[in-house]
Amino acid sequence: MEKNIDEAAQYVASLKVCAREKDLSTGSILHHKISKSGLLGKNLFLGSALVNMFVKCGELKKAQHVFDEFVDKNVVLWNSLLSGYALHGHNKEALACFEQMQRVSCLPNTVTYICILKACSSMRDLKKGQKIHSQIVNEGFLEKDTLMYSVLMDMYSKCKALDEVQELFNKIPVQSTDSWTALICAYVQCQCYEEALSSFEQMQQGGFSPNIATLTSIFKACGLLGCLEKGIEIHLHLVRIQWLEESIVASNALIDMYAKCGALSKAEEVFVKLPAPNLITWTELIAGCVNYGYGYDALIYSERLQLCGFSPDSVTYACILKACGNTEALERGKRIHARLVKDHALEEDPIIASSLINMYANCGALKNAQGVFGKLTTLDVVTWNVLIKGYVENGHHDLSFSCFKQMKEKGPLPNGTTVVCLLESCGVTGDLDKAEEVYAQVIRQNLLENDLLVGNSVVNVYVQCGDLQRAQEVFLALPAWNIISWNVLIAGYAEHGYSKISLYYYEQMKLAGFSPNTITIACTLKACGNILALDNGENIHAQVAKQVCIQSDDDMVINALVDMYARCGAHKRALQLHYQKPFQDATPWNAMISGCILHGQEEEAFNYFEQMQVQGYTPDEITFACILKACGSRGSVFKGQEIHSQVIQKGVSKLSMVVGTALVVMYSKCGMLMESQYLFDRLPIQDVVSWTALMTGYAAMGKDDTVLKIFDDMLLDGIHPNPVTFTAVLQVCRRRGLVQTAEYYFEIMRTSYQLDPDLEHYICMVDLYSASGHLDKAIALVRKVSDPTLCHTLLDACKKQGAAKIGSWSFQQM
DNA sequence: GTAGGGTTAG
Repeated sequence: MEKNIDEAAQYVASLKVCAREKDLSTGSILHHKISKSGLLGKNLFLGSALVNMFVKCGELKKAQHVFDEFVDKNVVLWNSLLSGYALHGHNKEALACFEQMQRVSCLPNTVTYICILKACSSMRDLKKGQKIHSQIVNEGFLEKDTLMYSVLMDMYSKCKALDEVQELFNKIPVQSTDSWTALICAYVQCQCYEEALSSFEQMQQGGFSPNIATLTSIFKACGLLGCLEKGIEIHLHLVRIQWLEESIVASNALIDMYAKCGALSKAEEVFVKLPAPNLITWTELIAGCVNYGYGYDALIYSERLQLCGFSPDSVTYACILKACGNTEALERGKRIHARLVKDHALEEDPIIASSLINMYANCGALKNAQGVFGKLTTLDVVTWNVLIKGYVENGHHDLSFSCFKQMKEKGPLPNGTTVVCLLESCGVTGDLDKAEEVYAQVIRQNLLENDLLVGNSVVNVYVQCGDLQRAQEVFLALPAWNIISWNVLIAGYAEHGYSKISLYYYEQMKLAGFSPNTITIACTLKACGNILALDNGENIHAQVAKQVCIQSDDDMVINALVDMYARCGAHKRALQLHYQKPFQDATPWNAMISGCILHGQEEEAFNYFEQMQVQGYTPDEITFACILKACGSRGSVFKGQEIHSQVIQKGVSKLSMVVGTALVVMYSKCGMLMESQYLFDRLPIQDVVSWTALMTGYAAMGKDDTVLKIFDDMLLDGIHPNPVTFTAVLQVCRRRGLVQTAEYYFEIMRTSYQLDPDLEHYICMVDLYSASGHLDKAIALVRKVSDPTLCHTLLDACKKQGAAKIGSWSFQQM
């Protein structure tokens, strides 16, 4: 008997080694020997060790087989098997085991509960977890082992029941590193990163030092929050206590933190010091490069990892393919595709398939993207979304909607991402009907409920299509708002010329308890500038200083402030900001210059243009465009030519649209039609502004036939005229007495181009009618519009013709 | 002498 015990103890020791090293072959030999020795089925110590060895080697069937050999089982043997099922994610089997052992009256102990809770966690089965929790409490196991608290907290956090986690934490009689760690991990699990960091502070204040798991979670929180400073601080502490090398997991978390914060050189520093980076390490680096726009570096890493003997898995492939797409490395992408086909990876993994489609779409190779899509046997919603996004980004809006149609007919059902993509497409095309169709689907599937992005996208699409009424309706009906929802609406009103309404919603937003962010401030200041509301703008400036989440020296805020002050004519206030913190580039100077132009102070504009260059700022395209505008308004030909040669000196070999158009306008205003026409012919694209500038210029020279000819050419070119274009045309008609032609243009302006005539157009028509003897028509228009200026026009015409009665009528109208 | 958790990449 004595000998047997010795022998069994030796076997147990050897099996332990096999389990740790996952050495199945030695383990199997031992299994064989033990069977022959007759010890199997009798010695429970040996049985547990054997079951455990097979479990650790992933041989669950063999573990079950050994387990079955025992007639009398104790709790340790049950636990050995149960832990195996839980470890390998066979949660149903683990649960069955748990119930079975209780049926045969084997009482669970702490270890049993820990294992079964793990199964509940990975099944995210809150109900089952709660049931076991109360069983643990009833049987008094909570006090037996504080580990129980941590495990329960983990279960609840996996089931997203954060309240229960906090409640448990508060009940722990004596806190420890482990309990704090469980809390911090739970916060990270539930994406409450700020809470995780503040708990970490408290933990350290309480005198507990973090372990590997704490640090791993904290790094994750820092990375996802973008808290680089905090991350560096902890890293430095780790370096001091020389702790990091112990764990590849913690090192990977650290590298990922740096990569997520965009500190790629820091990530690389940690990486090169690692004794044994794994595939995850490499993948983190690749992902970091891809996400921060260093696609080529990502591809270099992807080659290096393969040279080091690693094969990419599906996550790595997703990153590499993204890098190919970002760098438009189509040929490399195709080679990877070929390899994936050879390895049958596409059927196995939907992520790889979607990444491949995405890569082709990003390279503009839609045929290839369709090819991959067409060969897939199972299409999930992600695959469809990737294809739809590809269509939208490549301008095939019709195709994206035919996908939408197919999804609605045959499934899978669209999700939030699908509709956001489609709404983006509507925003680009301005197709309100399609936007309505998508919105209807959003309502049908109740997609607004859990995803603010969807609601914000709907509001945004109506704003982009210019239907602010509808945007407001949808906004008011949203189940919840965030700061972005408000910004979309505030920006929308400001951009479409409803600045007062924009400012009204800014006030409403504050009343609703939201704090403005940088974007809000920029939009609101824009609105103030639009309506020259200096007081309002100053109030907002004062609020910026008080707002915690806004850096008052943020360039975006400063530029918006300068723009507002300059538009309102408060140049001194604008310039003060420059003396507080020097402008970062030409942008705020441009705002100063265009502010002057807006107020007819061209000399001032030239001054600032001078001043910025003296101070070492380089004018950009916008600066030149603004200053050329000033030249045009003043008719400063020489100054204009000087700027023109400065533009040429800057080495702008091809005329850019912005500067080119500004030059066309400037020369046209200065009456130099030859120059204007010459530059017009050399523009990369002739848009409505340059066409109109040319027409206005010729009209000013009295070249009426040329104006009408140019107008026809422009329409033939498919360019939509704007109100200024029609002003030029109608002025020519007035001068030439072309009543019918004018009536025709006045008509198509509304019917064909959806442009409401403004005062200028009415003045032309009234003047033309009264000068050509159509006083009845002139009166009809004056009645319809009832504007004092228009009455004046009629009065003047009557004076000239001595039509006293109508003259006095229009005088009364005034 | 046998059984046990929390952590990482898209």
